[in-house]
Amino acid sequence: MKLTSKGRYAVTAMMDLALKTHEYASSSINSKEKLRVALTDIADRQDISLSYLEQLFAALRKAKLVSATRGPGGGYALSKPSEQISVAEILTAVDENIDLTCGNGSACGGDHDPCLTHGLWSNLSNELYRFLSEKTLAEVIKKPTARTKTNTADFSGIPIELS
Amino acid sequence: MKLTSKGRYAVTAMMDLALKTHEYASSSINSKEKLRVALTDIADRQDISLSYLEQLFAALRKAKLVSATRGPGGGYALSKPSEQISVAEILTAVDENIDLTCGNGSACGGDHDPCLTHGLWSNLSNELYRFLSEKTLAEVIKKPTARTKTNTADFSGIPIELS
DNA sequence: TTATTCTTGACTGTTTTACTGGGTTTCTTT
DNA sequence: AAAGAAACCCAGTAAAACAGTCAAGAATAA
Repeated sequence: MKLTSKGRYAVTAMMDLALKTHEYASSSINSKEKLRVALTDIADRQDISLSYLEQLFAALRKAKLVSATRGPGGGYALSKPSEQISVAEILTAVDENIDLTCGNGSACGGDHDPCLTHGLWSNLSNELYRFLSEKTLAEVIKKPTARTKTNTADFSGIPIELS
Repeated sequence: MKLTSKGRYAVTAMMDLALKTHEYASSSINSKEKLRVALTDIADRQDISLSYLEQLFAALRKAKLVSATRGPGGGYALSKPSEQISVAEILTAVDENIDLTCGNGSACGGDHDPCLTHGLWSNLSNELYRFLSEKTLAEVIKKPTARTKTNTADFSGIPIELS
């Protein structure tokens, strides 16, 4: 699992999608079937390259996090309610590079020193993964939208970005 | 803040350093001043390229997480007790790319849509940072060294690595 | 002095990012 | 049936980051 701006793009786009979906659902427009959001809209709103978004959504679709319908009026929709989509899922969907912590061949396997620290590290890794697994999309977008300034003020000058 | 194997190397090396320091301190050897650990030892034990480690430790030194003494018998030591060193500190020390979440110029600044999701995302980012800030080196190495197999079993086949 | 160790900097090959462009397919609307 | 809107798919690409190497130098303990 990696944490770069690629993952941030993916999460941002999914947040946008979830927000728009919710907006559509709660509005009084013909509630039959207009729950699709076009990538071009997301690209415009979030200022992300369309073709890049397409690549990310190809991965998200492969991970069955979103479903798509083509043609005019088509677009993407969450394939599960936002309460059931975790940030960890999104992150692992877009970066394919997921091998084991250990080089899975050479030095690891016994009970000697390298394996020790290795096991401990993987504990931390587990905890982090669990933390992100418990953060759902619904949870993230439901926040009372605290202003950015108050957020950054919480940390002593340390930027808080994932990139 | 990024999470790649670069950061993992750094954390692993710091864990090794903390462990060795603790080992020295609790052993009955001449407790005057042999709390220094040479990079070559860490490189050997953790199987990391020495020159690469040097680069990482240059950054760690700049962040005042470790102190160095040269010459024979020299090496590195934690500049603070391991209880006061967080994983987040180590991670931010080795990857210099720490800018603000927002492009800090163009689209963000008002109260319109892009800023909305942006602010929400930075909330998540904050929480993650706080999580890693509360994880100290001492805490991480003190774990009862659960075996790796039992760890990976907790997750349904999903690898748990950061990279 | 001499060996040991950190320190610094430049340099390299590979991979990943982030992005562009072109085309094809599927679907709705007219 | 035609037009167009959207997802799809592929190929390529510049820049960055990653992971590592090499080499020369500076400080210090033995």
